[in-house]
Amino acid sequence: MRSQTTIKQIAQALQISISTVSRALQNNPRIGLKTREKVMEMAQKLHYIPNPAAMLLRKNQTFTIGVILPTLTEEFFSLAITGIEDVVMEKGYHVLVSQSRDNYEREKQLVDSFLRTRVDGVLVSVAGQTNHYAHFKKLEEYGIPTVFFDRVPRNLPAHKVRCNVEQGAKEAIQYLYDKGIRRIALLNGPSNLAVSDERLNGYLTALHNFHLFSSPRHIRTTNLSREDTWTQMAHFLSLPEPPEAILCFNDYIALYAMQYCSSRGIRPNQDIAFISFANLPITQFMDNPPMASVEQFPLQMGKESAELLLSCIQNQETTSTYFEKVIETELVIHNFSDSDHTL
Amino acid sequence: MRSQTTIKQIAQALQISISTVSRALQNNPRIGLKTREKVMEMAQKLHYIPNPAAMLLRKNQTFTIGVILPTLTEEFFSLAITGIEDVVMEKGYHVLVSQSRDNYEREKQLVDSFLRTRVDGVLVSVAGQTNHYAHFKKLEEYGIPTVFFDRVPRNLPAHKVRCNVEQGAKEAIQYLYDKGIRRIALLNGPSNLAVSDERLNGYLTALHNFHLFSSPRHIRTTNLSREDTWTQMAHFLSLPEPPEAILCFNDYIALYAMQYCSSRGIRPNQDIAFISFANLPITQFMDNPPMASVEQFPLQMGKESAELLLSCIQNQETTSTYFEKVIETELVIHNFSDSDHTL
DNA sequence: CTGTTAGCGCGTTCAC
DNA sequence: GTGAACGCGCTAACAG
Repeated sequence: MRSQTTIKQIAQALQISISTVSRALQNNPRIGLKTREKVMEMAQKLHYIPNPAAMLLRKNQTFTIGVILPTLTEEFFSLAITGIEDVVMEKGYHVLVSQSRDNYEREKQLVDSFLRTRVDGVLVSVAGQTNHYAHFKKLEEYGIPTVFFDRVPRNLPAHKVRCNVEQGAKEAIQYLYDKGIRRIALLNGPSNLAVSDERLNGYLTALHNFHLFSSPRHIRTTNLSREDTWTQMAHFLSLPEPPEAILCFNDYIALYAMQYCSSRGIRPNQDIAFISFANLPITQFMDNPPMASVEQFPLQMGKESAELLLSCIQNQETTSTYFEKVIETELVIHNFSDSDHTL
Repeated sequence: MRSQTTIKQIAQALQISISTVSRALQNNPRIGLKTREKVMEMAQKLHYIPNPAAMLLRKNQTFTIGVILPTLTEEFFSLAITGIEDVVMEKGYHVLVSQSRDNYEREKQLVDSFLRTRVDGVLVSVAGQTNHYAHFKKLEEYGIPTVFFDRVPRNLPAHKVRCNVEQGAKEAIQYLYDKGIRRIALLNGPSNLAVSDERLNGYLTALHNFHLFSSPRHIRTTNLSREDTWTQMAHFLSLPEPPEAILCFNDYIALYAMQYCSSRGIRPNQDIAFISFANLPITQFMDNPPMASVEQFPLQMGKESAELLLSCIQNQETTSTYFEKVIETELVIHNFSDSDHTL
């Protein structure tokens, strides 16, 4: 059974021509009902499965979409994949997932590999290290529709689905302000990511609006590794006026930071308040998660970007204008009674 | 630039024949050095990318391997994917990842979809609901090499890469025994999974060896959902002699169970000890993770299964005999001083 | 060393 | 209604 059944074989078995079989299989009205039924039956019997290669060769469609994201281990991205799968599989597409691991070189290779595979479209959440977007330009040159989601490139005209993290940052500051906290630091992500900018903007705007203390020494960026996050935390804690609260790039960074505090005898969320982005489900298992987190709705983001991509694939012509979708965030409070905060 | 460059175009540009170009591109020694160089140059200039469809049509190889696993959100599986990617991409293969979400119907559909896509091989960790393996038989019929990993089917002769969880269970009981704990319950996974059997065997054997109290009421299975896990926990806690320790199917189940305890005013790891399987990195962020967990080395498992699969793909003939690889586990203690346990 | 040709599986004219 | 023939991009005999 190693060799696959082809329309040729079923044509021979039925003593009819190949093209008749082909047409019958496509429900072409020009084929007689009984012929069609006989063909269908035989196809069933012989376990016929159309060869996608032949199809691709003629139609230039792989029904495969490629996804590049930093890491699957982060729940945000694995949830996004789930959203993408949901939308895309319903339309008969497959998903080719690859991790850039926040590495520029790897990301570039993945783009090349998708070019080779002739995927019908690409979804990207760019790597933390990536500074320029020439490799993505290639996709456009070859006419492969591309949609960026969450980690969207700065200054690059392209289809984008992103979160309103700026608003999220503002709400986070508001929340802290309402709790009477005034000295708030920002532990941000790599500055080449637009999502970092937005956090910074929201943070600065909110600080300004509330006439809060603002100092460059209260703003640091981490390369997202645990080591670097600890280094930045060491800086914060060494300040003459250490922050009362820290707004962190995402839940993982917050967790690293809180770990550091614990190791230094500082009680997270009691001595220093932590707020972060992502609101990962896994934090629900923690006795002491970040005090609050900005929900970014990964499932919805996955779905929306997949839908956008599919529509781009459908009408390739209309690609002259770029579409940008912004999803609103929501600050989720992690069930802290005010008494927990002793400051 | 929408239309792809073909060898035909570069042949025309150079005024040579198509096959010469083809051979030059393959570094066929029969082609003269200068011709080859000219071809390479032109290919570069025209941004030539070989069309995989044509290749597939001739060679019947997609250089794609399909992966079916329950969920990417569980760190164990996303780490396994990383291991798989590492091995497979180095050999020029792509990875088609799909989630069964522990659903039998979905798993079946995914197999069909892989059949259609003509992947070169399949890696599977079977869904929690799956009871029979007819759909996997299909893969074999079509000559698609298949390797099961972690959640391997019971009683099905096939290539398997799995963990020695039986040994892991024994070590877990040993650890509890050494701490003076005697009444140990097992909160197991679905009984149709072989990995559940193994846990049960290890548990029973160890209990017997230590002459420990054993009762059917101290053995329950969960369908892996939070709700059902809570139900089973309610049962345990309602017993006249509730367990002093619970061995859980994996970290997530342990976390659910511990959550339930907390909600009932029972202190996890103090009033009841929890030990689980997987030892997910994420638990390192918890102040009170399971007391110990059986490390299953997902990265290594991913790598080993990918390697096995690739070797099956290489020599299709030798498929007469099935290969089974067992990876040893390791009980990781989560840094608890004995004084923490007040029982 | 290089060119010619057939064919991989399928859809699609164009004839009949 | 149906069949013959061509071509998608490429490799691999088979000729020179």
